[in-house]
Amino acid sequence: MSRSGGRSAITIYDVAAAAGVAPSTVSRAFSRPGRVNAQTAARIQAVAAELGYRANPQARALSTTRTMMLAVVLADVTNPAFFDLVRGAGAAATEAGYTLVLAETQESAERERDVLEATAARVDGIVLAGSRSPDAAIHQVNKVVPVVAVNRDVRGLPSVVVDLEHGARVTVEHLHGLGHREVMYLAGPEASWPDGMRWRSLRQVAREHGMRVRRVGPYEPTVQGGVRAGEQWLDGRRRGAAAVGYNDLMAIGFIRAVTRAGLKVPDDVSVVGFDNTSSAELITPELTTVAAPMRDVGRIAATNVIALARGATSTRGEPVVVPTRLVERESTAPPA
Amino acid sequence: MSRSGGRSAITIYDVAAAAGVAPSTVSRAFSRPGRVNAQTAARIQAVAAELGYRANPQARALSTTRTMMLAVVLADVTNPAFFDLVRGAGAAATEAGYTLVLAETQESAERERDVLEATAARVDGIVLAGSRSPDAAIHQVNKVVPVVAVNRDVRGLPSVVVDLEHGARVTVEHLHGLGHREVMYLAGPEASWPDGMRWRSLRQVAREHGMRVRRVGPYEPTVQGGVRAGEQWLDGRRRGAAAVGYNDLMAIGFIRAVTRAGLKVPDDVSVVGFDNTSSAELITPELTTVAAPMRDVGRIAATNVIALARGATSTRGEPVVVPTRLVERESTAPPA
DNA sequence: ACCCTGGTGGCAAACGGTTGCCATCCGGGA
DNA sequence: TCCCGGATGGCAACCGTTTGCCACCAGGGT
Repeated sequence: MSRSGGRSAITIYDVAAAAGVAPSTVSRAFSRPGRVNAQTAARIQAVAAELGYRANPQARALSTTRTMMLAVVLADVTNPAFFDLVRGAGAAATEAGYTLVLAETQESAERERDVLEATAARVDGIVLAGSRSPDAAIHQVNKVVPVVAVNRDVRGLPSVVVDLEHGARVTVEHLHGLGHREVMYLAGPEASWPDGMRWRSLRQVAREHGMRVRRVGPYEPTVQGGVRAGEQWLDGRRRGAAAVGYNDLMAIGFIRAVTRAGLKVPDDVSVVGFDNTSSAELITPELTTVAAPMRDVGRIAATNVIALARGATSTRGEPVVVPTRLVERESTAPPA
Repeated sequence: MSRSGGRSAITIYDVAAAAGVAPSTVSRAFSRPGRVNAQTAARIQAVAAELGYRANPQARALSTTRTMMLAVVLADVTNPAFFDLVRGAGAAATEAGYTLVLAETQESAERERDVLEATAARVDGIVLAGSRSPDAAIHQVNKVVPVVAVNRDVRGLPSVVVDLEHGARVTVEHLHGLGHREVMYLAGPEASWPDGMRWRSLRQVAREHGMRVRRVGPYEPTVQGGVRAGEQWLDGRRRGAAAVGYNDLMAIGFIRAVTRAGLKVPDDVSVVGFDNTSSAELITPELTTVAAPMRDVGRIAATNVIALARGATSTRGEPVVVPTRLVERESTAPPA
């Protein structure tokens, strides 16, 4: 309640007094341009600037019920796959006058619950990426504040997803074209929507081409997880296989593990990633991977959530699907 | 003002009515345990739970002047050097009951100003990492909300910095020990405090050992920037040099560029990075780099800013200095 | 029997904006 | 001359919590 630590705060009342007008006029001078006489407004602006007035966002939020903040909640801030998503969402938010905040759930459903709990009432909308929560929990949050899901199809919620089917198709066809007849999927987190999606598409397309598919895992969707996948694969390995990772991180870890064991990629085993993160072309061999325009995903998701925050009724047709493409690099080759 | 979109909100008034008590009692039942009779409190809790009551953070903030949010403002969320910083700060924040939000300035002083502007009034404290702003601007922000600087010594502000001098020392001594007599510094952003610090220390220690030092740049502190540094170095190169990057990203870019040009690292040129990011051991050759306990940095910074937010008077002695060490990997070797 | 005290609960005034409604002023048209 | 309406500014209620202060009650000490 008290002006602690000398960190005072100028209010519209101070400005009003200094400018010789009523507080409401000061308020309108800022939030309702045109509603007050141009000269009066100018004088108020001048006085406010001189006093260093800054509107108190909490007070404003209290009476308008909008905080002008947007949250991007994601599983793991260190996962490069999310970088462009964040950038895209940030651009859209800034453009619309919203402040974007990031919160991470550390790949844990429990932390996700806490984070959403702590965030929901503080923002006007949430872009939820890489969720590990059940649909019901997400709907619960959506009752408090609009949610747009990324890479996850939640019934009744708008969402934007990358075209995993197509990603799986080009991956399989690429490997098939190289002569592979067996593909192994390195599975990510079980609660992950794209994991199930990826696996089903992979299996489907592989069958169409008469290829055998296996699935190993689940593993953590990190380099460490990929290393574990690789180590496990090294026991009971079969030559000439091709591995498809849940994401780039896992693919990279897999490569590390098998390389360390003396095998060669792609000569002994082909590896395909997913996400086309910046590390994909840093490593040796450079990683063949599926790319998606995550910046667009972020932009679209943020734009949609802003529309909802502004009162649009959830149009909710189908999820927005953005295209994927295969980036062929060095980690794939014909089987030995 | 209106309950838009059916997203209603239960208030303490609703709870009070349902429980047959006054709103103030409901408030106290939550924020002042012990101040109200245990049985009454229990009844209120029950009613509140049943109604699904959630306190409105804006209203609470308005009357307490605390938002219970902390911001970590950093130059670039995609820079792995910040990952552990964020994790450490997050842990400390959560532990103290604060919600942590992340905001990025995209390495731009202008964006940094906007971000700080938008953030300052919404949080109880700011951990400012990789700032590009002048001291005066930071002090300005500090008038609104406590700021703790990371890797930057701002007069009059608490800060936590990694021991760059020691990092420079071990780097130079390592190279000197390998037989190098010349070191080239790949400079990062000019407005970056650690850049100047690193360079001065490097020069100082190199002189002590009778080594020649050069500085090239500045470049962007990214892989791209490193690539540019490498390309530029390739013209007018001298053999046997050793390059020290502003950070790992630049070092990695440098290696890429010279490798692409047919040179060998470390045979033709030794390279040392800074930060020991996760990519450092992913690339080939694995990168020799200086490591700092960034998680501790984040934890300490957040803890300090929380103390200040709670009213501690800035004790402000010297900056907190955390140790650094050299991680020797494959990118350094005796000169050809 | 009386006063004091500790334990509880309620009243009402903040916190700093926004906004519906009303009063006033002014120029113009009839 | 009178009336009307647009432009402008002020009043006061409201957003949902917190909290200082007071009222009330029961029980214990004297």
